[in-house]
Amino acid sequence: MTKVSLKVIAQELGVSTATVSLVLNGKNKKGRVSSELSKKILDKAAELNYVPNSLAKGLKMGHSKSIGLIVADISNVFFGTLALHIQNYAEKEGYTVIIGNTNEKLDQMAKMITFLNSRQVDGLIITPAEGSEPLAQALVENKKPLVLVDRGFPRLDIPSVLINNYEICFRSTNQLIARGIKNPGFVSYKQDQFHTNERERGFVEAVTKAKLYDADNIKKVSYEHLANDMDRSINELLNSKKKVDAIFFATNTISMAGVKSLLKHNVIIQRDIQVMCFDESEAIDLFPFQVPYIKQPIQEMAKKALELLIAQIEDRGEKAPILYLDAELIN
Amino acid sequence: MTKVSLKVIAQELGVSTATVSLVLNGKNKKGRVSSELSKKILDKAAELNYVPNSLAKGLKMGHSKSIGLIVADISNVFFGTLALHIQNYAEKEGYTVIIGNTNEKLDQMAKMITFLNSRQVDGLIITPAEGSEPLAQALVENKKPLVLVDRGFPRLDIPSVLINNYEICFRSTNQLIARGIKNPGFVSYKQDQFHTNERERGFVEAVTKAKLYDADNIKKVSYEHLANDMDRSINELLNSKKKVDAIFFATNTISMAGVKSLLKHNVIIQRDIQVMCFDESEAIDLFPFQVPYIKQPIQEMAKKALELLIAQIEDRGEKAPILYLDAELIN
DNA sequence: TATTTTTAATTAAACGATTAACCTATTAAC
DNA sequence: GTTAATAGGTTAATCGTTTAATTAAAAATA
Repeated sequence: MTKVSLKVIAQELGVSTATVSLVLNGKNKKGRVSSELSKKILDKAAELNYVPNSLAKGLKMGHSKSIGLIVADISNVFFGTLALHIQNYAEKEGYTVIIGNTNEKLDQMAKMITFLNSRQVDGLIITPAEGSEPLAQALVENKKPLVLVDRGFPRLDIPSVLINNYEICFRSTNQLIARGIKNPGFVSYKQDQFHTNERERGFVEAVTKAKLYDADNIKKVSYEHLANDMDRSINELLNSKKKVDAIFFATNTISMAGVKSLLKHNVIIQRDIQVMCFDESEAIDLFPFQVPYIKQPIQEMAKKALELLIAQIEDRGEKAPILYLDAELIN
Repeated sequence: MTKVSLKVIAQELGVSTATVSLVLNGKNKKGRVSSELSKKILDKAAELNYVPNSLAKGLKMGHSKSIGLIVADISNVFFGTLALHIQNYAEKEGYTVIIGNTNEKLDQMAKMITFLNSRQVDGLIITPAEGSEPLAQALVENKKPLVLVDRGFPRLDIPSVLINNYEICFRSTNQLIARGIKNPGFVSYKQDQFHTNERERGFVEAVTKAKLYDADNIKKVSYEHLANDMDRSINELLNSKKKVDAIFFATNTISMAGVKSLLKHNVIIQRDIQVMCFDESEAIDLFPFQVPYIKQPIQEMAKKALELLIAQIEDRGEKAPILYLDAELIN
């Protein structure tokens, strides 16, 4: 089965490739190609099962109709879901999505950007790794369409789709407080990223206002040694002079590791310790008790991110904004 | 910032693009390009931050160095993990992975294949949807490198990476029996796919051998109405004249839905009902009791699938086999 | 010295698709 | 009857790379 190109169709019909191209792209308007010939070309293309070569098309047209999506880890259900929705919307717009993982590593992110650029993606949607401002900045300077999701660099004024991290964490902490807890703890990643910083700020401001702030109750864990660090943190929170009675987990992976560790410590969740989790999860769903969690509007985030990106790619003039979508507290 | 192509480098240095290409591809061996000029070219390429255009390269070379991965649903953690590992291995081999979802729909799968073909992927790794034998067959006839994972069509003799579904389910069922259960149930998808059929066969043969077979204890649920169908099935299994004392769930999604439904019915798992699940999951991990589950060697599957695919892509020699990897029963 | 070999580059075609510019009959307009 | 407009195509350049074929000078060999 030889490759079927425009040329093959043209030769079989004894016409030029230009004519075939015109017809197959629907540009055979007024005074271009006769309707008989059009039909013959269409039929022949169908008969030979012609599939356009998008490498050639992309090369000629100067765009690949593909976008790069760089996430931390595609096996994480949050990013998997984000990817699914982005792909669905992208397909509707005629774009392919190429996914890359950073594993939260700066050099991996740099590699992925170069890689995707070599594949001529028309734009990028990225959940940036810690310390990647310069990479993002360089992209912007090179006029590469870019949208940040989940995390942003507000100082840099890059089009982004984020959530109201501060606000929702402030409110969620207040709910814990309203329920009477006296000594809440907070566990987050040992990293300097805007979104987790904002979550922490929401927590801190709420507990400070309620005069429940205790710096020792804020624990940091590393991404690479999550389980170990979590066990240590939980141990400290449970065994300090003033035992905590609630813990706020700042991300979905932290939430899972945290709950797992609490169970390992024979804690009865929601009786001994109240918890607040980030993102929904099958696991939380299965608990015999209600666990409040913060639900991000993933599908909406996917949609908006793609909209902002395509607006840049197809250059609709106006500058894309930084969007803050509302997360929801679910009980 | 103008696009940096070979031509730009060539012009800046006053040489031909051929020379630049040769050097940048490391083909400047004996009697090709002088080492001084080589160095100048390399330096200039670095200075201008040259990134090759892989559309042009792919067009010229006749391969895109990319592969298509078509899974049922990238937001499912099983497929997400598979994708992650495939991407990691692919990157090492210099291949990009483009992921598509079928949502278990035949027409979606067909669309994805056409789509990926237009992007000139060099090969495909697919978890085929129900009834997609003809699609797979067509691919093989068109000499498109193809590897099936997770599910296969053994009659069609297509290179595949599967697991020993029959055997592991036979053994796992026997373990349940050895623990004294008397009336086991089985829940699977309402579909005719080799892998789930094999799982069912393993279960059925084991219970038949132990004279515990009861056709009414085998329930089928649909992919689209999983939660509802599951509730109905669990209800039937719990309320039949002879109540079941164990349930074998045939896939990971079914396992989660099944456990969820059991909890909803106020069943105490492992006391009232023994369960057997497919695939590990964060949720199962969090139970206060041990739930046995069948663990698939996902990373190994990813590795083998890529090996089989690349073997086909890069060497038209020996035929790739159908591999059956061993799943493991974890208690 | 004449010839061959080696070194170091260039030329030009090709991959498949797009499209501005061009060409040639007809037909319409004045 | 001359000019203009329209219909229905074709030509040829181009996108960025690769590479076989070629060239030309320098070095080695006879």
